[in-house]
Amino acid sequence: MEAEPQRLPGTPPSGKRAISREQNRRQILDAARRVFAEHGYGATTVRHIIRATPLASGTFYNYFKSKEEVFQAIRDETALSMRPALREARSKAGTREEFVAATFGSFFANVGGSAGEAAARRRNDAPHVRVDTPEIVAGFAELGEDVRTAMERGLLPPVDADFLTAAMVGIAFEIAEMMQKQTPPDPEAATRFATALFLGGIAKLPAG
Amino acid sequence: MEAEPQRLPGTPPSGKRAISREQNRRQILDAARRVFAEHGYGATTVRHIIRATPLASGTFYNYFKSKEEVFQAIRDETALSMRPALREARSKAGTREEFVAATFGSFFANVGGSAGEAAARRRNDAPHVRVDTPEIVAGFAELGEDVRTAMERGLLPPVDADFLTAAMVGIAFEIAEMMQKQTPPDPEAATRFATALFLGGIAKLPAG
DNA sequence: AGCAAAATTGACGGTGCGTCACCATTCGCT
DNA sequence: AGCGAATGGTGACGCACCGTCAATTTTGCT
Repeated sequence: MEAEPQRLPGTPPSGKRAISREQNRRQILDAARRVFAEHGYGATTVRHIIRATPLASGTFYNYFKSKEEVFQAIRDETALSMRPALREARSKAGTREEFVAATFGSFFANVGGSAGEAAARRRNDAPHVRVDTPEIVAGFAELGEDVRTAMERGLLPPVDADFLTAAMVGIAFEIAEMMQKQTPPDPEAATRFATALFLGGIAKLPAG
Repeated sequence: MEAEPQRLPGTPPSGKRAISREQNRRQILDAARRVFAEHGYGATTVRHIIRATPLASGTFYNYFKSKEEVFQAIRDETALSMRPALREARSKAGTREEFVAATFGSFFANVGGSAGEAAARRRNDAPHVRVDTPEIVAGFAELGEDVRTAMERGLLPPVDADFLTAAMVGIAFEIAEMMQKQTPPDPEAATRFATALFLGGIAKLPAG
């Protein structure tokens, strides 16, 4: 004689089911983070990830299609947490220098912050591959968009936005890698260098 | 009196033996080039390479330790053939602009020239992995060295050579990638952009 | 309680890896 | 030439991982 809640067949699940699903997903994601950090992207296998979890191998594929997809998920997650701060810093920028420095600065700071990445990078297998690890790549998803906005605001000159974004990304990546080879990594110096180079260069660009 | 140890260990092989060895090595190298170009680095397996060859699987390992090692060999080979032209262009450079333009120009021209690379790039598997394919990366092997020399010659200002090289490589890579997304790719425009950016930036760098 | 949908499990066939015992060819020497 | 030794090719072997799937357990709902 209890009044049970009624549910139609297509209704989204509630309670235990959803919680369990979320927990499993989290477990896989966290394990993947650890394993990627430990062995690098190339060396880790789907098996490694699930072994770092109480789940069975088949379960992995209920949540992700491949190790690439977990990686993407981790990246997206990190990007999501990083995005607001980065965007805010850039949108608050009143000068061109602030815009550029905010971008490079937060990037190098984040790279330097994640200690495991350097080790993972070093242990990487491929010849000279550059993997955009989640922590590193996160903030770039919307850089191009912000660059265009900055151009409209007059913060940046009207040059080829694609090339400009590409150059910014390239400088950031390669200098970050170089920075990590140094002991100790000096994000401030890297930021100063990249910012000065980029600011000086922008001024000389042909209008695009 | 019979059954003496016959040959000294250090004697170099001559004739047929050496020829066969060289032929096999070439066959593997050429097959690897084709397969890498066809399927991209990530997707090709050692088996793919040897199947594109009349040799047996075990034979591969008499010549190379892994697919990475073949890749390195291809890269070295390509670098060797590319080096003279690039070095000459850079050593001939009388002005800073010539030095920078020569580097970017030959890079973008080479990238644009190898049509198969773009396809391979697109077919790449990893999340956002950038593989420095042999044809592309070749010219960069000694860029750092040339940068240092240019600084000594006074062509470039005395800033942090590692960072400067890294920035140059980063700009070149990322802009090349962007360039290849455009139709048709315009190496001259890319060169103009990269050169202007870099030249303008150098002037503003803090002495390192 | 009882049934259906959802989710988990681990075994399975398929494939690539790197090794190794076997065998053929070539080498150095008489 | 002829012979024993060394070099080098061969492909089957054992191992690991992949992605799937039928069987089983768990959950949601009446």
